[in-house]
Amino acid sequence: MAKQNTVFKDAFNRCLKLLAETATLPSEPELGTTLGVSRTTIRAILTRMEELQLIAWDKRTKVVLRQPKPEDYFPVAETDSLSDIIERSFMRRILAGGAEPGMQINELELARDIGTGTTSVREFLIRFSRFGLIEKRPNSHWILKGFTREFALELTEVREMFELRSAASFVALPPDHPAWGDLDRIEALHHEILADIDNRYKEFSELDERFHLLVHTSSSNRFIVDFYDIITIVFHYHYQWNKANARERNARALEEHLDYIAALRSGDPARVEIACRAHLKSARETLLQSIQ
Amino acid sequence: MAKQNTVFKDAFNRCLKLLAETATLPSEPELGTTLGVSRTTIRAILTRMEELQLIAWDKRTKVVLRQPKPEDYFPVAETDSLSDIIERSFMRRILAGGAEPGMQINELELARDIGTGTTSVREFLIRFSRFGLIEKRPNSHWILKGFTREFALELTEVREMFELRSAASFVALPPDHPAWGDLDRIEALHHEILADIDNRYKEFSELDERFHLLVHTSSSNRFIVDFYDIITIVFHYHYQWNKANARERNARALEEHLDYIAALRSGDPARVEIACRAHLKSARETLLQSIQ
DNA sequence: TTTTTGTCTTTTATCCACAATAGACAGTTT
DNA sequence: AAACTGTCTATTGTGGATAAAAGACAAAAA
Repeated sequence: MAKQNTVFKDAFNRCLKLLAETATLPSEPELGTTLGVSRTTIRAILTRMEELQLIAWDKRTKVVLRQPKPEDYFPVAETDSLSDIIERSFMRRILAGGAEPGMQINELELARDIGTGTTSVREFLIRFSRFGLIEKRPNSHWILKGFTREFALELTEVREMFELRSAASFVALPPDHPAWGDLDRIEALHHEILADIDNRYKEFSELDERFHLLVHTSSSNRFIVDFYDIITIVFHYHYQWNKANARERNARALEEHLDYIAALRSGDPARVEIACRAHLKSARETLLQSIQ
Repeated sequence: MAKQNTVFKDAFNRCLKLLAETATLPSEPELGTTLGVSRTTIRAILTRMEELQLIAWDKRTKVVLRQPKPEDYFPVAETDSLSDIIERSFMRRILAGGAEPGMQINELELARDIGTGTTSVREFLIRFSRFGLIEKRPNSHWILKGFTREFALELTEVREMFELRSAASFVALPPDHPAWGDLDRIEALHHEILADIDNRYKEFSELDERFHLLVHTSSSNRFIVDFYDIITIVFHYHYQWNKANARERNARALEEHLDYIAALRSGDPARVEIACRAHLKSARETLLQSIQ
């Protein structure tokens, strides 16, 4: 097989949800914009919906005939893009058993393991190498540098430099900048989650990412913003395997965020620096604790 | 053709130079270590040398029969790795005419233009994307973000943060650290070039890279060191197309480096910061001048 | 005139094949 | 015993083929 049709399957599933809301579907270009795919894909979706007798389609008229049943959807597993699959598979491998630093990584073996071609694995490794966890020996294998204590320290060192700088420029944003509105919404969510922390503490991870990304974005520096990808992926997988005391850790981090947000609102650079440093320090400690 | 044999050709050329120095070549593993290639490649080289009647080869004995002639060498153009060729070709394209920011980049067109397969171009673009000059739209084209004023400002902002931090940690290196010896050699080269600046000012670019890389390396932070790749490539191509007042600019930069080096030796953090900032400021100005 | 659709072309994502290169192992030489 | 060579296998780098997806353009409809 050449290209996977995950874009089609995923968009088809999302389009099924739209059927519940209206009696007729809009025009092809409009659907394309809504779902974020091209007209070619939209037409493939409409064709399949017609085959499944979900709609009656004739040129501009697309009448909904019946509501979708569970079996109309494609299995969620089939809608993941290949690179996501490779990423998950790879991370499981290096975070799970026996991933010693210095270990060799074999493109062919990885590809066979995941059940995919070598090209995709290779491209993934090239993209992934910017995270500093692996390194290429040309004409030869890749080397796993490992999720070590040094890695975590180097990562947090840069993170702290970047975030302090970003936080300082956040304070200087004009009062009508949209970031302040985003900050309002994020703060509100903090209060909501804290109010029901026992049930909702798992939502912290995503909120944390949203908040810090907002801060980093205000630096208006592509290198700083791009670097946040590394933080995101590290913390994302970190949260998946370090679940000890998650409730308490997250509650404390939420409180720190609120301090930090209040400092940003105060407009006082010194106060921002103190709150930012305090939070970053405890984030670093959490990360370090999970290593070894 | 599948894989290019540039490794073989390049190692063959380098091996020809060894012939001038000895009457007999060493063992295969030893040659491999010297040239940095595997025994397979060494044996291919020896086979060809035998065919060309350059050596008499029988097991361990490899007697030099004659000195290599110019026509024994492979053309230098054939020893460049494919990714180097693609890089040069791409940079010429985006720095030369009509490379407007926002322009689309087409893998297929690039590949046809360079005379190579799409896979190699694609991999190059993925690797290159970490420099922040291009951006991928999945399932669609790449976008050229362009070598703009913003790019230069964002780049230098991060560079300054990283270099100030690195310079501070350089000062703290123990007196027996090898970096001090490297610094001695680099300083000596500065004096040599300055003494004959009219003829040797072109050597600055390479020396500049060596010096700053040494400073960055002392941070012991892979993200800081890796970031220097971006600086390197930007300045490398920058020097190629901005040759106005090169002699004066380089002379001034060399003087600034000497100040900076003296500050590093003084062990005085405040002095280091002043010298480092002064040099980075003028480096930034030089870069900005060359844009538009 | 503006938007939509039908049709067609171009480009990307992915697998596969094959030469170049690396690397492993056993037998041979020093 | 240690190092080297002969031989063989495994892996990487690269071009080519093909389905999926994007997108261009003219004709049709609003």
